[in-house]
Amino acid sequence: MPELPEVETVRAGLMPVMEGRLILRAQVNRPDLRFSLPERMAERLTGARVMGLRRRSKYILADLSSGESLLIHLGMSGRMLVSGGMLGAFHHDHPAPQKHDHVVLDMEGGARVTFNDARRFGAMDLMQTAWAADHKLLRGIGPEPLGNEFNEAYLAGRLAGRAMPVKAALLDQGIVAGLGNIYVAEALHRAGINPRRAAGDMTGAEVARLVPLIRDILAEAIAAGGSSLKDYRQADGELGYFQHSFRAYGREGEPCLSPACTGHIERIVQSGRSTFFCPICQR
DNA sequence: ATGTGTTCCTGTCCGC
DNA sequence: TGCGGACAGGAACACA
Repeated sequence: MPELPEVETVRAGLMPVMEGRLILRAQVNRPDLRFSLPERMAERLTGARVMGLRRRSKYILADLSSGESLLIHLGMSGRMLVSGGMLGAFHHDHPAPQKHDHVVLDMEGGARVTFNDARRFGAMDLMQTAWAADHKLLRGIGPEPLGNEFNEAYLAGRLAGRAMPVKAALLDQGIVAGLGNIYVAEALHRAGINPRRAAGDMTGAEVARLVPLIRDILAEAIAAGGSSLKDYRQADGELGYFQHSFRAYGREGEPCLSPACTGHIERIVQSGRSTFFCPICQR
């Protein structure tokens, strides 16, 4: 699934076709996503103007003129596809509907935004904008990793005393928002930290290394338009290219790319998910 | 409280 | 070419 950089890339791709525009028509083809879509969602969206598009962690929030906000989560396989309207200098037609097109928004200006999600782990909800931060899915989420609140002192405090592997701690959205399996692997690799280490055993120096590396990797990935794996594409259908910068994720058996390291990337399973790391330079 | 395992669902890939 | 199993970017939930 899309992690923070991919979600940010999607948000940026939706901005020019959604922000400031009316939703002329909303259509729900399939309401049973991760949970059932809210009552009368299509009617509540139709005729509303998108006043702003925000991102919080891996969620996109569209603030509407109706006083409500549309929450969008892409799960593992969700995509927001943009067609029609003026994209760049060219007019694009709408492609034929696809099998997993669950929600379709026709925007003022001629663009169509289609939420497509084969696995249906994604979600949408509507809430009063004023209470968005208190939404069940948002209220327990930790600080944004690119914001000032996420710093060495904060992270050290949250990891202290925790027996769980540092990999699991960084995946915990309550500790830090937006990291997923890819970017945790990349951050720990660059920091030279073994993902199996207990979170509470991190030294001050290690936490101090980790924080700026997490920021760097996310910023680089956003600049690259995210990573394109099986399902994920940018809103305009273009591919992000950060996957070419992976040093650990998905590289089982391949040489470690750390300077002067002679190791090879290994794959293990931690709490049911793949972990990629170099046993030589990640201690 | 904390940590781990299971589950939701569909698609793809790999080995036989 | 078909078939079965493993695996996939998330995260809520049930349980020890």
